Amino acid sequence: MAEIVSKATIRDVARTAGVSVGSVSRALNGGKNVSARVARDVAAAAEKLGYQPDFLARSLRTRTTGMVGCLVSDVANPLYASIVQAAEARLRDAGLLMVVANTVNDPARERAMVAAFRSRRLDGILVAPGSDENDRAWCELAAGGAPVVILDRDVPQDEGSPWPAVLVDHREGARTATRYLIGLGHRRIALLTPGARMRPGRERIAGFHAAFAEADIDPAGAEICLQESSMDFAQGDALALLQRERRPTAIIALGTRILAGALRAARDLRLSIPADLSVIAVGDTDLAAVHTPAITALRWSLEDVGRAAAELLLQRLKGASGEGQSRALLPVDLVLRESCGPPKTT
Amino acid sequence: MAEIVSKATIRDVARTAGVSVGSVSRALNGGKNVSARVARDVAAAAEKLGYQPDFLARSLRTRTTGMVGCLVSDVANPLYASIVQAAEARLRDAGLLMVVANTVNDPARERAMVAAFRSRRLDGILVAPGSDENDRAWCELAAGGAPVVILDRDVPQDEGSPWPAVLVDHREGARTATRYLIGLGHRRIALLTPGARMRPGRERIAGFHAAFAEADIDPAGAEICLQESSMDFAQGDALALLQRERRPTAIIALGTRILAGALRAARDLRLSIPADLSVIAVGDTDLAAVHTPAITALRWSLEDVGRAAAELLLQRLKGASGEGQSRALLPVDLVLRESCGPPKTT
DNA sequence: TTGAAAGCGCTAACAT
DNA sequence: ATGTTAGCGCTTTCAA
Repeated sequence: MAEIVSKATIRDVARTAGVSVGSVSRALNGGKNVSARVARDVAAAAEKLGYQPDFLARSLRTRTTGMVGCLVSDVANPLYASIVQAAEARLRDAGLLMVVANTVNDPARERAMVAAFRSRRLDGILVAPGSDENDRAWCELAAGGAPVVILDRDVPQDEGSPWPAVLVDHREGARTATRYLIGLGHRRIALLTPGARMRPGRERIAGFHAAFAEADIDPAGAEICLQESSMDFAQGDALALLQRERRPTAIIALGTRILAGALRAARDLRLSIPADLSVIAVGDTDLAAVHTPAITALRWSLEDVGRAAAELLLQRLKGASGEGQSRALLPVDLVLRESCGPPKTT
Repeated sequence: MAEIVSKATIRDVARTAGVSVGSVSRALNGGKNVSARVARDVAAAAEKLGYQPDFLARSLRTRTTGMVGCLVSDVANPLYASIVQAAEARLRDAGLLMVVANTVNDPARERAMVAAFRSRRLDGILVAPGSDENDRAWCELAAGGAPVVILDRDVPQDEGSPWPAVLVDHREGARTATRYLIGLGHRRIALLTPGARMRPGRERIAGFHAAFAEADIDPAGAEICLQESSMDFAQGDALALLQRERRPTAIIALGTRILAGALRAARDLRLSIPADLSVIAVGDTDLAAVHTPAITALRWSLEDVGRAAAELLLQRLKGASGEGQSRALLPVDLVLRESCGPPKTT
């Protein structure tokens, strides 16, 4: 029987329990100022009618929706997926639903989604802006609205009080990796990363240079290949790089796509890893861990990023909008595997 | 200046435009029965006040939220992430937001989330139940509620009218892969897949057996290793499998985790691919494509799954709840690469 | 075509 | 401790 499930309202419950709607509301929510008898009767009536409160109506009154928005360029990107997943887990534990939207790095879409979130009155927003320049625009949009937590991006200091953010210490990570390669004897090292438009890229480049500087080494061999987007880095680019006369003896490559391009290029050129070429992955993906030989990688916990971001947001939602820890800086570790060795003595 | 952005209501717009709220509503929504003058004045007033309608209030009246829920075991699983991403893209184009939730294969959580979706009055649900047995339970929950589209799962035929679903032809895919290996001369083939609790696993097993049957070959060598979950398949399991006396000469392995375990085991045992062991990946992940040697893989379009599911749901939401194409069956292709060859003649 | 008014289901302030 | 009531901001009859 496809019987239409009766959408029992709070009034039905009140009638069945023989009390007023106010009492039902109190009994079901606060539990404050409710006699045992009423509590029992209301619970029984609600159970009997299969009553489920209507969040919409409640939201209209309380001005809170119990939903937070999450805005990233692409949830299918492994570097975001785990963040989203971890954040959702923490938020759900707090009874909140998560709305996700992909911006595909389109600033217009980004603003449109923030506006949509606002219109839907979402309680808060987790966002990784597609470019740091776009911040100003959507910051205005978000201002006066729900609390915002930034995911691993730099944002303009808003009058000395920075937005809450969860940051990853890419600079220190890149420095550690570079230092390690220099220690092995490498002098011509290539850093393959998406452009410096966003914080992670900028920080990595800074760390990369810092390692050269602190070793007092001529940074002429510090090769930085910027990619507009990780999607653009084809095998061909890596091939060209590795076929240069004085080719890099080591490569630091981001993520899955770029790393994949580099590894394929090395294979095509019959460069043995690590004998002919040392490789460090930025981001510890399945690919890095399973490749033969296994790729030494910079690792940070995506779960921690998501969890910390959710935590920061929850804190803000709990009313502690003033103080409390407002930024988190997460560490990056170098996971040593089999893809690095001293450069070939020529 | 952190000036509080005035939350202009429809009444403010009405006052500013010098018309009634009803007229504003009509002017902004239907456009029906609205004089040019009123339309102009209302538009001007709305613009001036930066009016943004409150979806919550509207939802309370119209009983539609403009949001759909998406329920999968884990958005961070590459096999789901792209589905979610593609579905979100299609839904957003239709002006809908997507709420995601991870069930982590917990039936209780699954039911709880469906209830939450219902309570929130989401317009529709995209769901990949964690187990086919659980269907009944949440089907009841969902009944009388919003339209549901199933993602690659079998569901009990509800009185002859099946739930709308997007299915992938895993059976034919597995059969093609197995047939290919048999054609190369393999007789002892292992299929590594999560258990038969869900449709994909069941279908693959059926296709696997079908290939043996149609070749009229003793299926004694058809080894099926069921895993509770892809998470559980450690390298150790694969090692044990490959160290048996009459070990399989070919392996068909699912996804990233299981495939990774198999590849590592092969590496540890110094088994060369494809000389000593042929490997086929189920699901064309980055790992399969970039591995050396590149892994022959069964591929289906995750984007198509997500897009088709969204399309099916939109169709239902547009009121065509009665007829129309209610199920889609998507093809699986075998992408030939370098990981398969004839078995070693012993 | 337009305005007035009645709710959607709930919470919270107020009165008892 | 409990009942009554006034909205939250919007859509949508129903009159005019």
